[in-house]
Amino acid sequence: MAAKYDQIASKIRAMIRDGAPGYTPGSRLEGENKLAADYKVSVPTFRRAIEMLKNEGLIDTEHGRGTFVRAPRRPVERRNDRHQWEKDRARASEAERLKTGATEKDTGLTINDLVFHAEYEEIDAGADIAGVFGVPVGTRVLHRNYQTRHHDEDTPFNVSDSYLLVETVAGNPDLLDAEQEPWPGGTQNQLWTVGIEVDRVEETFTARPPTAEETERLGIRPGVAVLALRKVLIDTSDRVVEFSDVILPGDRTKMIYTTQLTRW
Amino acid sequence: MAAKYDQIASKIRAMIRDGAPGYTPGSRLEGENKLAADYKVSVPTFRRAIEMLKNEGLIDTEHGRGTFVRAPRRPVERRNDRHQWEKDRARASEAERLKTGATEKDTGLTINDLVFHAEYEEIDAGADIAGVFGVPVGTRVLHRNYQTRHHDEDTPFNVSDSYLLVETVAGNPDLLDAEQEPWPGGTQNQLWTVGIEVDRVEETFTARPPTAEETERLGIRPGVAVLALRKVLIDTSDRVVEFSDVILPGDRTKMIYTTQLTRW
DNA sequence: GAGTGGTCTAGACCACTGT
DNA sequence: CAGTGGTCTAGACCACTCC
Repeated sequence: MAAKYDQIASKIRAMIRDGAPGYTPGSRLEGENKLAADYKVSVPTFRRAIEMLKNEGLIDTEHGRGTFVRAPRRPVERRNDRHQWEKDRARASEAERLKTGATEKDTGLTINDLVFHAEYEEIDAGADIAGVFGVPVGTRVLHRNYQTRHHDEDTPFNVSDSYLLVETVAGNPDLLDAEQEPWPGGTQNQLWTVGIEVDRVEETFTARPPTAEETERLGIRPGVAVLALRKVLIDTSDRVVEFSDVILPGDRTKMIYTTQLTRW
Repeated sequence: MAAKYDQIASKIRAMIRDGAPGYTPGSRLEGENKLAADYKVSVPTFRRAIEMLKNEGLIDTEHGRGTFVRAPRRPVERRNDRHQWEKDRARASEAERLKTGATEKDTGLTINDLVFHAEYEEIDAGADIAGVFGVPVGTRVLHRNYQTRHHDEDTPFNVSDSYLLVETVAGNPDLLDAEQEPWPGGTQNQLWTVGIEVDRVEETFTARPPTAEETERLGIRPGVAVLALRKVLIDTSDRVVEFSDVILPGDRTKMIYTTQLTRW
């Protein structure tokens, strides 16, 4: 015999899935007092069912306003063939590079749908950062923070922190200036302006519960997982030239990775 | 002012992180009545703090026994260079293939540490399966279910469902027989025995909360995310020859994907 | 002010585990 | 059996939103 809260959660889940009247995306549920009475359970028990559905990302509660069926969020695909695509464009003319950016390609949206934000800062490398680059702790590093969101949504679907050795990019002062963002052609073009060719991209990631800070920044519920990804760019002489940490909302990100094998 | 349950959760979280006495992996916490009194809160409030920590995978409760600090689980790496490695071995001698299997390579464990289970079944393709292969619904398909676990853990760290067209493998009757498992050399060797060369591997995945069935099979808490991965093998004439769905426990899986770029 | 969800309490009863 | 966690209740009080 399943618990009452579990049964209620299942019923509501089914109604949302089937798009029952009053359970379509964006619609507001009746108050918890009313619904708890309808289901003949106490309010705390009913709330427990609601709690489950919140953690599944199906509904959202707003204090003082109500409980709402969540609109399925626009999924974002992330494909690893983007890296080759970006490399192919890195040496193209600026006009060519301006035509479409990597984000537009990923999401299928135009530049007008997107709101872009970048912050630059020079810091001393801590143990983690220094370890990735293989340099001494304290080496000067350029830290860049990026946020991208849709024009009509209030939370970013992409938050990333990128790190470069200041020494690497010193040859081109523009690379130290956040005002140049969004930079057409992306990081691989930036690296090309200082004579660096990227040989391969190494991405490592895990799924984990979001930290409190991440729930805020990405507008997700605690309990919905995030994909924490670290992307490392390695140049043709096997040096780490850039890496970035990206937090992706797990429930709206679809990763697509193709591994090409050599022929027999 | 943070909520009481949140403060308590933070305190316990910190004690586990610092390995405070009584908060080391595997140790049992005092009863909830005792601890609720210690923290000067009601039992339900204290339970709410426990609930948070369960969802973070830090502790586990067992009805009638107690609340336990969870041992960090053995992480499992999954690298995409495994595919090339497997391809290189696909045409090797059986003796060579027997030396190590793919799972042993991934986990760094020997065959003696692993318990392996396979079930075969011939089915008619439904819409999902037929869609991936690009064949009519109802085409005969070989469905293979695999489970792998460590000898000293009671839940598998890998559950996968693999699908092959019966027509594809009919040339080698051994491929229809579950008794031949574990098959040294894996799927790519099996395909080689019927004249198929794999050209590339396409993997798509998302992070999502586990279904009820998955929590049971993988021994994870509801609330801890899983990585749901679909791996598609495509042969040198661009046909889908096999695909498999794998559910990986998000909190113990580390994905490592390298994308090699062509040189300028 | 009326209505909403968020926090917290005190206690009942049940189901499971160990001895 | 005693002790544990799991479910459920009835109700108080608060914080927030909207009118």
